[in-house]
Amino acid sequence: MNIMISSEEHFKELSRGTDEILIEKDLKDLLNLSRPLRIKVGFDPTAPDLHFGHTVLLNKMRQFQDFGHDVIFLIGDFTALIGDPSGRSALRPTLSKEEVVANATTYQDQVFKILDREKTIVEFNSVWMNKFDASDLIKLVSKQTVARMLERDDFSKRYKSEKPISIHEFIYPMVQAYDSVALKSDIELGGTDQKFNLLMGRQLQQSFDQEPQIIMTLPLLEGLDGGNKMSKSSNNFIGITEPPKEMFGKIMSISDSLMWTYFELLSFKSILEIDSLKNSVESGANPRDIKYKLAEELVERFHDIKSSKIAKKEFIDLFRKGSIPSNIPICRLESPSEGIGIRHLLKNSGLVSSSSEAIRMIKQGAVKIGGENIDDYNLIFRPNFEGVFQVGKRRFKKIIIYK
RNA sequence: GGAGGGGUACCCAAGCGGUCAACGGGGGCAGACUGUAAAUCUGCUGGCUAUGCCUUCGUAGGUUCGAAUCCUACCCCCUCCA
Repeated sequence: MNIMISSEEHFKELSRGTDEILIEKDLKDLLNLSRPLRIKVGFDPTAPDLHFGHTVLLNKMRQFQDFGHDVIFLIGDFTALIGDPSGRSALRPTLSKEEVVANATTYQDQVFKILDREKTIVEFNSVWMNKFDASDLIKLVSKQTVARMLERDDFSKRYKSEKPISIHEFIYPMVQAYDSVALKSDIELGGTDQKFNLLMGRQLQQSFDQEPQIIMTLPLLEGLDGGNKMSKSSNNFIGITEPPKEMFGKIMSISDSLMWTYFELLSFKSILEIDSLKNSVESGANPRDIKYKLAEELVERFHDIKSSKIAKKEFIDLFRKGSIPSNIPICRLESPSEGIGIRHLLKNSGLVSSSSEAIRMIKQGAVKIGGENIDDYNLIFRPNFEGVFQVGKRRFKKIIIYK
């Protein structure tokens, strides 16, 4: 426990960047107890690749750890068999046991890039849920009503738009809520889309004569497209294990307005620093240069300072000076001596997904060889040809043709 | 169990016998403009051994010179009544 800090300061730091805290006063009271609190955060082992969106939550967990609290990383391996319908407008396919186990392992490897491994309590909700028999489950779900369930935004939307809602989906929030009972959690963290589930935990704890947990919601990080929340399925994410170059490029591609959100939710810079960056842009600084700072900080965090510098340099070379990147993947293609057509060449090298697409790209002037635009989609390349092919702005491949 | 509505490309959504590889919107991709941003404008957005051929409108059959469009059976979804 960090005893050097007043509980008021303590509260202020913890509430930074949160969307909502229910109930603030109760949290202050809890912090006054000066005992380590039990912080529950549940994760679905469905997406083994963590992305920046997850780190908003992980950073907050880390902060709790640094204040000496007990952070419980709960893997919802049982609930994953149901599939969380949160925020979805469609039923989610369920996962097999094997998939869940494999995903959970990968997950843990990644979260400790942020969390303190020593201080993290890892739990699996199958531990208690597998002991449930049918009558336990019925008792559990009897504590909630259909009407209440249908208040949940995604359920009500689906209901209104005549989309199916399976009964087992109602069980998900119930089990998640029961996890709070099983863990006797003091606080549960989650994204804003989890509010309903988190509240249900409070309610269920009360019916089990426990003190209801505080709930703390954190904003959902918008994805690269600037509209939807960052998620693997929308393909608008930056993975924390992505190579420095990719990561840097992706960060640079976010819009100027989104950049400030990223600063607030992902950067460890103080609010004051961020404000001064904002001021500098308002007084004429190129937002691009400020975005560099964001990209540098984040690449450094998930890789190291050296990779971050290199990534930046390559970025500048590639896009400002228009040169081609280093480390272009090399692709060797076999060809008969009469040669290979460009459509096949592009398709087989993976630069495009079909020969029809190859034709489209060529027609649109998106294909370059060694920097030269080409417009003939009947070009033939013979063995021993070697060249750098580019499709669009970012797809490069050095292709070597052999016989 | 009964009645009605519906399943069209990545998503939404037209089409209801031929000119449909399928209107329109969204998304995505590409080009222009830029700061690889945003906004805007333009084009593309099934596949292939490619001026032609093949597959696609829930599934399987059928009628027809010809079906996403008509018929039959089946599967799935939704609503209302029970």
